[in-house]
Amino acid sequence: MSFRSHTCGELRAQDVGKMVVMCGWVQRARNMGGMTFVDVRDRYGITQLAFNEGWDAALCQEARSLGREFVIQAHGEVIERSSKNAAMPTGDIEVKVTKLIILNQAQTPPFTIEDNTDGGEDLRMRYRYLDLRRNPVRQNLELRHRLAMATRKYLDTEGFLEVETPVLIKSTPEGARDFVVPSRMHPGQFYALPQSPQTFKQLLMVAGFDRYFQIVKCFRDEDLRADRQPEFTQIDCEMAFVEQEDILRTFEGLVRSLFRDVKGIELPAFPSMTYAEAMERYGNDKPDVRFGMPLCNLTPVVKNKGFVVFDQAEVVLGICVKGGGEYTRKQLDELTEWVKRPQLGASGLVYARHQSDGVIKSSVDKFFDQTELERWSEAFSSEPGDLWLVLAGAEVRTRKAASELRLEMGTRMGLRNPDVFSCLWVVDFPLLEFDEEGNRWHAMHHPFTSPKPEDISLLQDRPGKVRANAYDMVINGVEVGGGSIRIFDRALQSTMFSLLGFSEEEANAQFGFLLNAFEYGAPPHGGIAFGFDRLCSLMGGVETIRDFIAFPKNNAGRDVMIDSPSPISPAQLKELSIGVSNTGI
RNA sequence: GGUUUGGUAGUUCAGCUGGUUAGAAUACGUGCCUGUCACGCACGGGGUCGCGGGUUCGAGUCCCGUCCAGACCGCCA
Repeated sequence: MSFRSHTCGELRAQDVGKMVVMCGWVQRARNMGGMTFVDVRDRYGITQLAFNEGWDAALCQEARSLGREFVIQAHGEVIERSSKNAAMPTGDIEVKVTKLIILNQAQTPPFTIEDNTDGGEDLRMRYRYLDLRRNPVRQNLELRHRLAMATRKYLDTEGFLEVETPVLIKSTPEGARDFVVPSRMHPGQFYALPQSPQTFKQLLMVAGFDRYFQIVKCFRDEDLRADRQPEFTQIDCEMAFVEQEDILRTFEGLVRSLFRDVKGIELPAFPSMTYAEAMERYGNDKPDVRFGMPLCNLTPVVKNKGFVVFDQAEVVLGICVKGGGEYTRKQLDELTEWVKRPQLGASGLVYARHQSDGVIKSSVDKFFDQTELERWSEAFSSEPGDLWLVLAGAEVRTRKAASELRLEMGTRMGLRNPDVFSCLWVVDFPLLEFDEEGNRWHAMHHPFTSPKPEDISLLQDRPGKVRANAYDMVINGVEVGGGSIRIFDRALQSTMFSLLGFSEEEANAQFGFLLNAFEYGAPPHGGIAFGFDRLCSLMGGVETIRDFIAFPKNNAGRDVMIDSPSPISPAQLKELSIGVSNTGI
């Protein structure tokens, strides 16, 4: 008989009579006096083992000694239960144990290994190997696996080659901070870990690999969030001899096939929205379009009516919450506090209820009579029973606050169902954005992104007006992927670098290899990268990507299980020619 | 770098405007129980109230500092 004949999830009524060997962890032992039941668990499920004093008193006694999470092997016969449990798949049967081997004992775990654990975040991370025994976490990793497999299947079918690119590369000043790795053999010199394989995949295009992908770890030394880890995984892709439309079609196809294969969902075609439209309607370049509630620009309607807050504001934006008219004064006061939080920084919230009798009651009745409010109503396309929320102030901040308020109201009104997936492309991003602090232009996507051909003439005089051949895929307000058509012309790439403030020497020092490659027959190319962890969490209906990473870092970038990062020995430092000046102690 | 919430039994939490011996649930241990499956019943052990300082007759509770954790802002080409 093999070490294990069946998993804990597979035995059914038709297996009655079989001699089996089960292995797994003790979920729970129920001692009934004359008999004992033990639930044994593995990654496939739970099966009940039965012990009875009438069958074997010593064995029944032994079963009582089993603690939670003991690892056991049980030999026995599958029998039909006299009292079945319809709630579990294996509930019709149990194993009448004839031989019990404790393969390993276990300390009592610090939290319960159950679907709804009593463990807190920190504790679960410290004992991640126990947390991973829980169904929800394991199922998340299973989803991740299936998505990775489906991704490879689709891209392989489409003729993409998976090519590995180096992890020890060169630090560049653009973009996020690099993680750096000291070189023992080259004192004072450092590798950097890639923020993405961007330049390598472009070189693969020059090399003629025409369709490349890689499911690859990327690294960014920036502060973390629920949806940001210092090391994360991308589905990184690049294609040659394509235009933007080809890429959108190909990768819309990828995402549609992932939803079809893994979730059984047939998605409709993805609409496109320009960046300008997204900002105008939603105040955001990654709009959640599961619900409407667009931002309404009230500026022309409300200006110069004697209300100083509006008169002094750069912009007045409102949202109309359908059916929100029931909101109480208390709720509105609370909402006002919410928008005044320092993170949003709105100075206040104007609101109005469109009552069922058609009368509009606003918090600014003193300044706006019914006739004026009727004009708002028209702008909002409001109906009786709606609630209006209005923010005023400086353009950028107000748009951002209005966008956050819209999402919050969407959540409160139950319009953001995690089982509904609304996908869209956001296109025509600006090529550059001005960095006030550094007093210079930044590439909005990255410096290799090509401007739209019709906008190239604006590059020198009005760089802020230049649109890029760049696109993001947005699902339910989450930016799951982004990419661009790249520059493949050496002269244009040089122009870009100079616009970004690189001297020719700096550009050559940093990216000379790429500029050189462009002189040896670079094909037109473009690509996209998907945040794989984010895609997993989105499809799993969970906000935080940590739940989809086997061993994640906490929000300070620490791995609390292995306790890293950590100091290294003076001997190691010496070998690396590194002196540590300020340890923060 | 900043805002904010929290830190009390192994765990999750309660503990009011400062006032007897700091509680509950669960987990754990012991005993009883032959059809449980979140078994049940009885009993029991379990606490440097994160750490340091201060105010006070008296601090889990108030103040200051600090550490840890969560969420967020900045940041994330």
